Amino acid sequence: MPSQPRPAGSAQSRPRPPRSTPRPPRAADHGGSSLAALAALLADPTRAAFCDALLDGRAWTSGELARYARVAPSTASEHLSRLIAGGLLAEERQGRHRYVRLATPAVATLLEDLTAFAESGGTGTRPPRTLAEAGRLSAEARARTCYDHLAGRLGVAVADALLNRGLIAEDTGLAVTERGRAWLAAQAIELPPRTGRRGGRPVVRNCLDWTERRNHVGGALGEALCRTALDRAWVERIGSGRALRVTPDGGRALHELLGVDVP
Amino acid sequence: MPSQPRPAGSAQSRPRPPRSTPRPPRAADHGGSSLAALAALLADPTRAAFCDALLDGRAWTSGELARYARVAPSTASEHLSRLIAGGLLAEERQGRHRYVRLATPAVATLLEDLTAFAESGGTGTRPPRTLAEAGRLSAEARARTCYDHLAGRLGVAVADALLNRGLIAEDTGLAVTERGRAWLAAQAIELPPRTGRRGGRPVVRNCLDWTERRNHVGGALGEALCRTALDRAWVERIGSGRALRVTPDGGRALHELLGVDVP
DNA sequence: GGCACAGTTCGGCGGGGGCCGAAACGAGCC
DNA sequence: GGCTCGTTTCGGCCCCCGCCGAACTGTGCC
Repeated sequence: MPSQPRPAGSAQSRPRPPRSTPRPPRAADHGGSSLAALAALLADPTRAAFCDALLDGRAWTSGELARYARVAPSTASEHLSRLIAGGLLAEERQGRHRYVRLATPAVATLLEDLTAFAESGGTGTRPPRTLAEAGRLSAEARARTCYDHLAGRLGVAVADALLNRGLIAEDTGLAVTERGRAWLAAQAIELPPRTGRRGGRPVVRNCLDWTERRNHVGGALGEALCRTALDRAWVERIGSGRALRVTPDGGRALHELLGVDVP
Repeated sequence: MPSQPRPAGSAQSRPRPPRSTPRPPRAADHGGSSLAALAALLADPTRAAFCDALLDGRAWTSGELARYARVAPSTASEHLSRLIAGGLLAEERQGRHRYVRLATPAVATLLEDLTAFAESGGTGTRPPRTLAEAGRLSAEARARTCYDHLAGRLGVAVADALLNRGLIAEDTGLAVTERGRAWLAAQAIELPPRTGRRGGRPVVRNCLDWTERRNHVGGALGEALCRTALDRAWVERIGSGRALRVTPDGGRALHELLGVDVP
């Protein structure tokens, strides 16, 4: 029977701080309320699964996403409307189809950052949980796209090669070197215009890989490299997911140009 | 699209067994479920307000955060436990106080990215909603900290000055130039060790400003500049928020060193 | 026109979770 | 020891929201 439990009324004569406001202005709305609204969009497993699927950079229909996430079409429709209203997705109607894709590369960056933190920052390693997941992982772990750039072991290997050959440098910040610019020109790989200016898309961007726990190259450079690899058939997509396969031609090209030997 | 393992909501001639799969394998758990778990932590207005407060880079007690967000101490305690379990916050107990702070700079970066997107990416401009908010904004709009670097008009002005003087460059990626390195050495401003290496903190980082809609300088360089400014009393904190005041000495120093005239 | 199919709207259901107050715990202080 | 006060745990309330099926709209195809 320890201490007397707080003589109810007595206590001190504290004027009972704004205890009023029984229910109305709940949220102090100090700051971060718009953060909460954005996070709420991603806090639902189904909506998160949609975003994950759309991280392949392509446009999906409402029905495809519904089947992917195993929910009724009506449910998917409502989720998509919310994601679009929140500015995360953009839609394009064609006939009786509703195609959706990530609204901007900035959304993809945001999702990648969040995913990378969630996968690695939380508790450290997280092995695959189901057999199907393990199988899918092994394919995606080798090579995959990460919205519009290369990831997986291939992405990391390319990033390492670029660094080791002095085509990009990170001593004082991540940037394309003079040699790198010449190399890009020699390969006829060109960066999209209007990048690097204040507010524009960064040219080189570290993107933490959730399988390799290493950085690969994103940004405009990552996009240009991935686009080139697909255009020149160095890699091709496997099925409808994000996994990639390196073609024989691609293996040769990567070896000759960057010294990358695909495992 | 080959066979759907479990045709959840497809055919319409379902025999109506008491709702097969009453509730079991709801989530496809394809991908993004860990993303959802992370986002759920930030999806609550109260937890978001906590994070917003902690973005000043300092440690707050549980009670302080409860009063800030206008919730009962018990509620705050539960929220903090969840945020800590999720790896977003770190705690330090001192006597009967529980101090919490953002777990790592990476968390701050994540929060800043999300906030910037939420404030500007959503619908474009968003004027202050309340009178108190407007007043607070005017102070913070001039100069404030953004976790560990400078933001607001001051932050943007410093970033512009660094660019215009060729101390940093972004032609091929954001990086400190040779001149910039010399300038930093001349001012006896030193970057923390172990930055810039793969996986480490980036040296220079664009951070979109939600008041100016312009980029300011984050990363290790932003942290070093902000620390220097506080150490040498060029700026000082106003009250307990994130707002800063430029001291007379600071005004002179900023003008001489960078040509920045504080408005 | 009629059918098939993609998507949407609506009503209703059920569970999760945020909130609070009451009580317990424990550190500091006299 | 006894008190204060910051924090935590627990029980209970209630609202929010994700889910579905059914009905509806509108497109494309015969």
